[in-house]
Amino acid sequence: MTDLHSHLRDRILTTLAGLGIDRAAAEPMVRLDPPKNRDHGDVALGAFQLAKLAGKAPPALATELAAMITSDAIVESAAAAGPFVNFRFRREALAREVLTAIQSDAVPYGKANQHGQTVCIDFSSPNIAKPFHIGHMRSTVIGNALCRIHRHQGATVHGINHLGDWGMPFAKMMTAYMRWGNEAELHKSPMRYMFDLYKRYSVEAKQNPALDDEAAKHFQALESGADNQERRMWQLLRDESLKAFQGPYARLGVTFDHITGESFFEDKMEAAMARVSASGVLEDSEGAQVVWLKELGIKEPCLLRKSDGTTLYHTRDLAAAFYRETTFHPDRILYVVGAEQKLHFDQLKGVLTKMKEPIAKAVEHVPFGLVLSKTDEGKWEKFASRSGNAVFLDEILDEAVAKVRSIIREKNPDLPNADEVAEQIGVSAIIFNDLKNSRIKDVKFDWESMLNFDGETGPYVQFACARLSSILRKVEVSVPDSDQIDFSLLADAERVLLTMMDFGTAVQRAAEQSEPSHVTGHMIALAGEIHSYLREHYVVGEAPAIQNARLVLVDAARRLLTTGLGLLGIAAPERM
RNA sequence: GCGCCCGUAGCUCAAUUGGAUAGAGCGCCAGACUACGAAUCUGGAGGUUGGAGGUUCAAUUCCUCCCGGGCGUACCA
Repeated sequence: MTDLHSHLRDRILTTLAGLGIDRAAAEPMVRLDPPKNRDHGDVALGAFQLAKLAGKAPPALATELAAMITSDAIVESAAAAGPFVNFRFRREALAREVLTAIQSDAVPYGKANQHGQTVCIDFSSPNIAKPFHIGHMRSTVIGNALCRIHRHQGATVHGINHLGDWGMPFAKMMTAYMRWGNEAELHKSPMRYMFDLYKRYSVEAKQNPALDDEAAKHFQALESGADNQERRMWQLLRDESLKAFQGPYARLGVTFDHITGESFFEDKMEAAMARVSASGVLEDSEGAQVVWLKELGIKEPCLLRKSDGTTLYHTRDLAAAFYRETTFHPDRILYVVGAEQKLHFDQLKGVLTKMKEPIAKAVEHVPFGLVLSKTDEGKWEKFASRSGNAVFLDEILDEAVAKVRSIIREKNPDLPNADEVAEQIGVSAIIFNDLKNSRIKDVKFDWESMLNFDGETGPYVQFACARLSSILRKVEVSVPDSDQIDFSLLADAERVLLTMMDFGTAVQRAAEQSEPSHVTGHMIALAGEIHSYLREHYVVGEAPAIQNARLVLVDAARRLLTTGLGLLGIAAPERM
């Protein structure tokens, strides 16, 4: 809430008290939201609940309030519209409040001080020994944005890459390599080579189920802890994959605080199992060890040990939860993992709940939709990496970058470091596209819309930044301190200013709901207002007082867009 | 079968968590570059919010049932 809001809120509460309405009772009912239509006013108050408290009809109370809240240094007007009261702030006060805060990097526009909350974010977590394709990108990009958003909000963040470097998928890879692989080929192009091996395994395992038994034996041997052929193989394949992942991560600008894959918990699983057992919830069932969760509304039991004695995904996640609890003391643990794994995380949380472990309440699955591709019949279907129609991330990024490069060649042929900028813009376009919609929505992957940079896209927002940077370059004077300008000259920038004022709410909602699209949406809105404003308002060469006032506005907009894009993991180039 | 998710303009999506006349982009049509960047801007057409009930002063939002699509459903992750 900004100072303007709290001032208005205080005046409303005082006025209500004058009408005999208890301040404490009214407090939660005074919600100041942006009105549906900004022409109505800057903020609106719905008088429905308050009217009940006052024993009056909502329109009557709204009229009364509007009449009693007279204008002051901050509030310009209050007008009743049916059961609503619409308020307008003085344009001067609005501009001063917003621009001064942005210029001084004050919260929420700038980073908040540490507020004591600790958030673990488990994201990306690819199955190594498989190529990094479009499907891996969602968790990576969403998780990265959440890390940045929470840091901005003042949380201590632990970004964790929980690599899938253990278990059956890895054992299958190993089996394929032992049968058909050779090291020279592997080193040439590790990702492609391993992907081909994996595909071959999948095909042959369908004909020959004995392959899966072989893989299970290899996994048993690996998990025995002995220094054997399997362990050396595991080390080799893991090293190669991890090296290969550095490429995509570097291009996407993603970093991790901890790379602790499933194998990291190899020596921590027995202790975890002992803890489950000691809590009395572990049961034997059909030769396996499970936890039943029927009383929590989950029919399927959570398997923690297979009948052959080996562990499962759940076992490792449980060990990881305990480890994170003692190491990081998190308030929240966010698992940025596809929606198809909802049951898995319900079970994980369920087991911890049944064990009466306090950490249970911190466990939060952050699900997201699938990446779909279009069939020849025009239907959308899941990308199947096995059938080989997977699109590799590098291919997509390269296409986007090439398209950007050709646009630059056409529109801005003299741009220095054009290749570098093309890389930034192209990669950003793909990231932005992934963060644009609610994460639960499936992403419909099609080249045409992916490579269209008109409208609500990353380049649209970046272009706004570039225009603003261009103005700041051309004006050839420095941006004045905000206390040196005449804010009343910015009355015509009200739409920009009101949009800027929503930044904090957008980021806060993104953090609370683990939903980066709130930030993305706000960036589109702000860029749109800027583009419109710049069309009709010039900066360079205006009368000094006007030029100075607009310079502060332009600078603030550029700062805010840069900050917002930064929260999404996207760069804001000065030229493009 | 059961559980969960999704269904809003031709297409892709919003709608500040129950509030005012449901908003954007793409595509389509018509306009705007001899002043700071046209990857832009300004207009226009386009809606029974899948359907039927219910709760409420108020429902795209909550409840029930149905329809359509998807995901999941104990020794994979």
